[in-house]
This record gives sequence, structure tokens and C-alpha cells, in this order.
Amino acid sequence: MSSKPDAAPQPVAFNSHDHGRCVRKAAAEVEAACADQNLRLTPIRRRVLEILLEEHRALGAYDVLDRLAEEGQPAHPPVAYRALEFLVSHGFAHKLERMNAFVACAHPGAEHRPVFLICSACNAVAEDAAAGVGAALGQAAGAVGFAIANAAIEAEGLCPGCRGDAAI
Amino acid sequence: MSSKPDAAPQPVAFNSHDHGRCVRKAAAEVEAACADQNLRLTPIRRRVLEILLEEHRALGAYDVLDRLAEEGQPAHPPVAYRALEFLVSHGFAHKLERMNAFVACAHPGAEHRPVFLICSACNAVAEDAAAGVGAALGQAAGAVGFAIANAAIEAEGLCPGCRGDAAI
DNA sequence: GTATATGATGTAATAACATAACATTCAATG
DNA sequence: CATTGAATGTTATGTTATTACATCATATAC
Repeated sequence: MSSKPDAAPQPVAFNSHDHGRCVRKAAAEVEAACADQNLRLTPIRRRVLEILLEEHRALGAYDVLDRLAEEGQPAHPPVAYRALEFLVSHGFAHKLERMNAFVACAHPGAEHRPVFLICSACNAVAEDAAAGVGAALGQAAGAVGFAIANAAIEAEGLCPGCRGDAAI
Repeated sequence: MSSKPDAAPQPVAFNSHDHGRCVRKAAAEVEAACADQNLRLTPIRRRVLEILLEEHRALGAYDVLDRLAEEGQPAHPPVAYRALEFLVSHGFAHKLERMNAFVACAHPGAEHRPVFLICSACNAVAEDAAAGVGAALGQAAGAVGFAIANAAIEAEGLCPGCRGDAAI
């Protein structure tokens, strides 16, 4: 899991797009949100965010550490975990519980109850809005008197691109 | 995480009930299902299932190993993981991805897309049916051409009992 | 501008979770 | 009873995550 991205195609979340632009846009949004909320987007935090954005897929904490080391900034585990926790706790990244991995948020700043679609063939991770799912879940919980603080909704399967392929 | 149950009340999934009866019933159902499907419910597999049923909450693999050791049957990690994998793969238990823990299935045999409500105060885990959530998720995935193989839906929050309490 | 408080980072050590690999045993079938 | 395949026993190690404490930076009060 903590190895290099394997040879799989890199499907940037089911659709090709101008990735450089998408990275810059997301980084700018996070920067703005931090300014708004008086949060300190320190160099490491920013670098970890950029790594997640550049990869555009889920990375384990040790993958992030590997990237940092490659860039001549070797770091110990708590460094990665702290930066990731900062990003997650402020909604700039999400943790994929099924994978013990982290992914940059596709809509930083905006309120949303994300749903993740994880392709088991190419490892792409799409963050979907799916308000209906959150509503249904809230209703089910309410019916039994349970107060949801937060929810993880993660589906594994085949993305549009990989459904056609022979693979896996 | 791999420690003993702490002093918290043991809320057997939000409602008090005749637990001995509920354990026996679930065990019998699994036994029947195994007979039906020609599966081998070996002594270890059965014992692990019983441990999950008796605790009636999510246990880590090493919690199960501790229990086995207490009972004079010390075992190495693969033993627990193999038994748990058997139970999970046949729908007799579920894995809670958020907690790296396992819980006996509340409706073994029956087809269901479970939703888990995990109380952060008392650690009770309720398995809810919530067909609506699965439907909404399927719809959202279908809209982007994603084929779901399986889904993990896990909410963390306060159970009815703990909402009233001062605690956490 | 210096003292103090707070938050962030550096580092070492270790805890917690999980699997690979291979030997051995058991149970079913021919 | 020989063969085969599944299950288990065991060692070792890989992977993920945290605790604890030292150090450094930044902001505020005085």
C-alpha cells in the first residue's frame, strides 16, 4: 500500500480534465478558506495538500511521507498524520476509511456530505455529492433516535472507464 | 483499541434485550446457513462468531485473540483474521472500516445492505437496514456510470441512551 | 522589545492492525 | 489407504498510527 503508484492508468476521477488548472484552483480555494477562518496553512500543510491534489487519488500517510522524502524533505510519520488531520478536520481533505488513505476534497469550503466511489480496477476515487444518500441516512438514524455526528459512505466498484475494459 | 471493554455501560445496540437468547438465535441461524451452503463452521470459526455475538459490539482482531487466549486457546493473528474473513465473506459478520473492527451480523442469511450506527460514547454498534440509503447510493452511482460492488456506510454519533447523558 | 502563552514542528520509540509464506493436520473422495 | 484440497499452526514481517517529549515559531500582553 505504501508503494509507488502502480502501472494503472491515472484516471483523474473518471473524466479527463485540465489537471494543472484543477490543482491550482483547489489550492487557491483552500488558501482563501484558511484566510477567512484564520487557519494557518503552513508550508508542510500546504505541501501535503498539494501532493494530494497532484496525485488526484487516495494516498496513504506513508505515501505522502515518501513523496516528501523524494522532494528532499524527509519527515517522520507524525508530520504526515498531523498535516493530514489538519486538512481533514477543516474539510480540505477526506479520509477513506476502507483504504486507510486520504484524498483532497473536491469542493473545499462548501458544505457537503460526500460519498466516495472507489474504482477497484484503476483506484480512481470520485467524490460525489449525493445529498439524497445523506438524507436517507439521517432519516434512518432519526427513526431509531441516533444523532449522527459524521458519516462515512464509501462504495467500491468499477468506474465508467473500467467497466468497458476486460481488466479485473 | 485492543484493550478490554472499558467501564462503559454495555448497551447491546441501543435496546436492552434477552442477550443469551439473541446469541443462541444468531448462532443457530449461522449454523443453518452453513449447513445449507455446505460451509464448514469449524470450531475456531464458531468460537470467533460466538465471541462476537457475546460481546455484541465491535471487536478488533486482537481483541478476539485476547479472548481466545483467556479461554486457554492462544492463537496467532492469522487465526483470527482467517476466521473473521470467513464470517465476513459469507455475511455472518461485518467489518467496520472506521474502527478496524468486526461485529456479528444482526441478520445472518438475509440479503441486506447494512448501515452502521456507531455510538462514540458507549461504543454500541447498531446494524440498521436502511434500504433507502442503498437505493439513493445506487442511484447516485448510476448517474455517473459507476457500478457498485459493495458499499460501506458507517455513521458515528450518539445513541439514544447516550444523548441524554452528560458524558462526552 | 521582552516575557509569556500558544500552537506547530522535529524526533524517537512503540503500539495497533494486517499479511506473506510455509509447514502441518484434517477430512472427503476415489 | 492414497490422494487431494481445505483448514490450521507458526514464524516472521509489513503497514498503519500514536504517544511522548523536546524544540521552535508566532502572537499577544505588558
